[in-house]
Amino acid sequence: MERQPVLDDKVTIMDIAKAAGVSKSTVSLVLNNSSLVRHETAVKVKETAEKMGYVYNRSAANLRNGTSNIIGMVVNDLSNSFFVELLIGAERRLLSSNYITLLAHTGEDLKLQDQVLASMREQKAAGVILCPALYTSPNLTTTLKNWGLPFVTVMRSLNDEQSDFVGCDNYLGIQMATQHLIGLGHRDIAFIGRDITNSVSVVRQQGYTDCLEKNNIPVNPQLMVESDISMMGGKKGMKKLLSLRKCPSAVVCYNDLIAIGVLSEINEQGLITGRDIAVVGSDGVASSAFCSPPLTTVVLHSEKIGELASQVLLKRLKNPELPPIRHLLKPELRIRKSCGAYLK
Amino acid sequence: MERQPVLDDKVTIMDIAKAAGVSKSTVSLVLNNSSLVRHETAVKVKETAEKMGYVYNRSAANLRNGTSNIIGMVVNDLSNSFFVELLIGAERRLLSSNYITLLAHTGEDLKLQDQVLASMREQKAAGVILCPALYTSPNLTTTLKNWGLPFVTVMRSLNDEQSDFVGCDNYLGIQMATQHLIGLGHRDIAFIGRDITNSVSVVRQQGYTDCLEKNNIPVNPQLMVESDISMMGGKKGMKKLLSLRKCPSAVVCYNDLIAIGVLSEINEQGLITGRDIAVVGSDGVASSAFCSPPLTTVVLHSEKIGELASQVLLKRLKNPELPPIRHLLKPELRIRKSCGAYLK
DNA sequence: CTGAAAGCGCTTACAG
DNA sequence: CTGAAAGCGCTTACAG
Repeated sequence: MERQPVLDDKVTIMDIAKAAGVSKSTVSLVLNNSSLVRHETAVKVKETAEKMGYVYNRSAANLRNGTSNIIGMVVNDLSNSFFVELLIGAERRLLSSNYITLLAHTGEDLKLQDQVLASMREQKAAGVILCPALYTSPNLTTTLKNWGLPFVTVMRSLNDEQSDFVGCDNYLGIQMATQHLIGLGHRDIAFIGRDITNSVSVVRQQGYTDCLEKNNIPVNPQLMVESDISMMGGKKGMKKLLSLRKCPSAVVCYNDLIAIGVLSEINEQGLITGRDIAVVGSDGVASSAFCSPPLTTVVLHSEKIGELASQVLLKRLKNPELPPIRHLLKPELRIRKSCGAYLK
Repeated sequence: MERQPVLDDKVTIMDIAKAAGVSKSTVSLVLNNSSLVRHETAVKVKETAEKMGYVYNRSAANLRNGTSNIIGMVVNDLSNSFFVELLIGAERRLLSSNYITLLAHTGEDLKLQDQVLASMREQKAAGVILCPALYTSPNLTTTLKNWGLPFVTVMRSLNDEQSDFVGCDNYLGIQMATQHLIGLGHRDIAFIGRDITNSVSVVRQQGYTDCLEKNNIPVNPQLMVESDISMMGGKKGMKKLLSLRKCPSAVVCYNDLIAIGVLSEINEQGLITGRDIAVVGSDGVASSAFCSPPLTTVVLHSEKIGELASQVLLKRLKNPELPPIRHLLKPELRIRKSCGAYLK
């Protein structure tokens, strides 16, 4: 087989224009599928470009256009598969509209978040999908607006009703989880994942306490366990609960990551989840169906949220004058074995 | 609080030059931290730029330079957290060298892979980290070389010893897993995740069969179960094994994803993993430590592989003339409860 | 150490 | 429907 020579990437629209016998304006119009050019001309130009091994130079187009086909995606926690699923949904949707995804993982690091946003601005990203890090200042929305960088925040709102936002009804979700446990006869129900600095945690915890109160169940502060938002956090939280004089009979977890840690600790102690202790998670990550036992959880539709976030941003790019677009998706309780419902 | 006006992003090096009383060449040199400029001049220029709200325009620099600070990252399967961890490691390393990560998830789709690689080429990516999709043609390396696009393949080699590659010793890893089970007294050992079209699966399966033979244990084709590389695949594979007249006493899984499905099925059937059936996974994803019971697995050091891949690519960018850089990381067996070792 | 000049490869009014 | 021209904001030899 003959070895193809290394191409120099040096074919430009000028070369195509010359070869096809048209002007470079025409070539440019063809490449952008303009309707101004006669069909036959367009075909000829495209064939010539193909034949000459032409590669569109986006750097040049970006400079000229003052923008790009790049969308920045800033994610706070990729070790949580909820956000990975969200990312997958968002990226797929962007690609199908010919945008590509510049990814940055902040790991909840605010300085890193500032840095990557600044970098995306330099890069002339057309817009940004932002899953904000913990402690992100509400001023960030002002900054991004001053930059003229369109954005949509996801999951965590930055207290700015004037910005585009896609999230889910965290309050309702945890209420559904708690109510379900109460319906199964539980009264000593714990909550693991308390974190007063995390707005989502605050809301979810509120859903939990309000639900208890609505059912005339006293709220026991000992049963609201602070923890890291991680599997290890859940494990430690459960360990703490198991060491109480009176261990609760059921646990509502801030999210599935924590729930997985909780299941692990229950198993390690030789107890049976669902029989000895009921556990409910939140988020509905793919692996929740494959826990041992399968995890009852509040499904938030991660991929759909990602897709929707992309869609909102694309809509915003098309029409900057649109009023704020805000979506709050309804969660869904998926009942599996970890809550013990199937033992009744 | 006064509302800052929307900046026009219109400050250029010309404006800074004028304001600072130097030429724009000097400004450019300062922005690129050239040592050609006197320190005081550099300071003055930087202060002026800061004061004027200057934003470096990478599109312009990219066009002029013919390259960019963008690295493409093409990943075959983000639903496998092994690759997510790898991505996290790679992205972090790139960012620390002032490169940013263009992400594309192929989901093992070859056409999508071609498309995103072409897009990264248009984008003038400086290089690409490629976790190839299944069935990727070995010719892809030739294509990328002809494009002049530096790349490193990760995990799956494309049979091209002349390309940079970072992976791990799959053969050794599965051998360690199998040998461990044999050491625990097992002789009926199954392998789930057989896939003759997946080069990694072929190698891992070879490690398994060779290890059996070395120990004079006959290889039983019935115990080599084909399956999707997913939790569901593992679950179905285990279901099949449990329905055999003589169920094996131990299972080596192609990876942790499959192992998690296997644990789930064992649990669902009312059996106890580690006591009734020993299970070993491969990859060492973070969640393997939080399975019920914790999963014995071959740790491949996902984040380290990602970091190393970035490092190799950066080295290649600095010195294109270097001979091929190839790393094969040594795996490590992490013994937990799922193999039953702690019951003895 | 600094300045004037050319050019990277596009797109877009504008004139025809 | 097509062509000539200007310009996006940088970087880099080159001359001084």
